[in-house]
Amino acid sequence: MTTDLAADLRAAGLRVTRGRLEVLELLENAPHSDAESIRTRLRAVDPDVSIQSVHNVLSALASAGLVRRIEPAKSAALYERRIGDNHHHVVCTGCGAIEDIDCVVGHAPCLTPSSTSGFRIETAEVTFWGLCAACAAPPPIAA
Amino acid sequence: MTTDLAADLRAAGLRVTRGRLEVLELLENAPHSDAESIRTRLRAVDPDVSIQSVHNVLSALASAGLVRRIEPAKSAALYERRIGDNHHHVVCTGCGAIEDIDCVVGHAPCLTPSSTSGFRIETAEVTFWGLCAACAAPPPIAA
DNA sequence: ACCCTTGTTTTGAGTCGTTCACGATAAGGG
DNA sequence: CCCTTATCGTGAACGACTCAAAACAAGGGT
Repeated sequence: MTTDLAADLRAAGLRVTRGRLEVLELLENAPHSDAESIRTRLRAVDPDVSIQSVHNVLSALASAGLVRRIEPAKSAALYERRIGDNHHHVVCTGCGAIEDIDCVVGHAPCLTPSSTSGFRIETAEVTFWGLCAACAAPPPIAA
Repeated sequence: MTTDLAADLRAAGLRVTRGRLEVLELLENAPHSDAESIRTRLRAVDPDVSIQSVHNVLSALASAGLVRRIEPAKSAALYERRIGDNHHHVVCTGCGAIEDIDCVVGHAPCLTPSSTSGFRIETAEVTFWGLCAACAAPPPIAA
């Protein structure tokens, strides 16, 4: 995979800065993070990062195509690296946990709607909703 | 169709109030409306509706299942009547216009993800993104 | 190696959409 | 018709994000 984050940044026409490298690296390890939790983690290495800087970095990365922004209902915007594959997401209605779903790539019958209402459709975004393993399990109130 | 809105409300265990009837009726005619535009329209018949009341009504209706709330990325929450059919939406990336998409009902091959990551999936929500007819057409800068 | 231009970060305030709290009001069963 | 209780209105608060301008640093030119 692209391990040279600095090169990725340059290729996208962005300057290589500490914050951007940190955010990119962090997103490699913790996908589906929102701005606030990214800042919290960044604090470990850079105690003075402001939330606005995080937003700056994220929106720069997002519009450069280095990062994908997803906005599930009822939660803040989440970011993840790599937008190459058209994968989708499952969101837990209980705890908000989110996981990737490798959906049918290439042929997607129901993703080609019958009537497009005159729209020129570019992308289809699928979000699955359900309960994650932890939330589905009956709570062990025993103790 | 269910034209008796009052009956719908009672069946859902909700009191029948003017505001609720108005909102329901309005959503019949103007689906995919957000709270603010609902209020604007409501002003015509009830000049004193507050935005909070609209939110009240909408969340009551939504949790009673009389109305569906959707939250496309980059826009405020939208509401529409009837959640019975599992239809989906196209959103115009240009102007934000939104239309219903009658997607495959019953069998939805790609809506049954291969690996569910341990989630017990309940629903699948599909959002198509593209350009509406108006936005796709080259702007007539002529004049 | 240094400077200078220009893109980035910071600081701080401001916005939008929504939610919370609570007194005022009205729905509708008795 | 009254009384209980759900609902509405008012006002404040909130989270997430955007805007503006001054301080700063990346990295090409010399």
